[in-house]
Amino acid sequence: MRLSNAEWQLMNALWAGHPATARELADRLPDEIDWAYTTIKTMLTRLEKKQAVSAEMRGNTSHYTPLVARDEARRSALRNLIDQAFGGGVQPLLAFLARDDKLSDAERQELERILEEDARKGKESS
Amino acid sequence: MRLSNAEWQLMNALWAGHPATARELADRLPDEIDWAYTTIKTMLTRLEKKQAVSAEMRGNTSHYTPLVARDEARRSALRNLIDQAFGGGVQPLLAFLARDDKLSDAERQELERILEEDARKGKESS
DNA sequence: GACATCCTTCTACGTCCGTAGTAGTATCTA
DNA sequence: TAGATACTACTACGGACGTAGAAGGATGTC
Repeated sequence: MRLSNAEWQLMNALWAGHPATARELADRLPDEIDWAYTTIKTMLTRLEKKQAVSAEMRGNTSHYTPLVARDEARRSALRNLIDQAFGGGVQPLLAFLARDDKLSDAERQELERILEEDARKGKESS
Repeated sequence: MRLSNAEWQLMNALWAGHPATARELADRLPDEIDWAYTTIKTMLTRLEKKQAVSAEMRGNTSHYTPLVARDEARRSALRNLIDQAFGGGVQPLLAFLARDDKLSDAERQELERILEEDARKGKESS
């Protein structure tokens, strides 16, 4: 399940609340995005064909629901990036992240916290 | 600078050693990839137009050199992913990574080590 | 009932991508 | 010197993507 750039925008809007109509999604998209209504419909139709969303007709209006979970989509996008750009290993990505000065102190601390917590949980459940 | 999936493969081969000729790159690509020589040339030409690589003719053979650094490409791919799939913040990605059971203990420890080291360096240099 | 709205489906068109063939030219080799 | 080999430039073609208009049916409103 591969989502294009534009499709991510739309899916993000849909994950934010569903089922939703095309018009609702249009309203919910970030301000910078100003697609024609029919553009959105076209993309939804394509997403339906891809089985990324399902449509249910009520009256004469389609209501859309995601068929892929956000985490699912995230996972596969991340996997793709890792395979492509980081030699397939999580670790090179982590190293890059940590080394890249983009991490603020707060983020670093947050990450350490998450890791710690996660490690504890892992130990308990195994 | 946006690299497509196939272009990543080729750039990875090029970053592994350059300048390199099209034939060298062909040999260097992973085994699963078995593109016609002309396919590789086509892609290199497109990459040249995009200014991702430069070509220098020696004799009648072009020698290619990357114009974008690997880290640069990684950074922008990661940025794109983060914007698209993780709401623009590094932290949601980190949280996802940490929560996703894909991290082995070793990776987690490695990450903690990197973070620590990085934090120390950051303190010194600021 | 006639017009404005809103929704749907169908069609379109330029660009990028994956993939590669063809033709022309240069070079090696028997 | 003729054929094999290697390289280049040009062209192609189907599919995905970004974007959207046109036409037609349903519904609200005066």
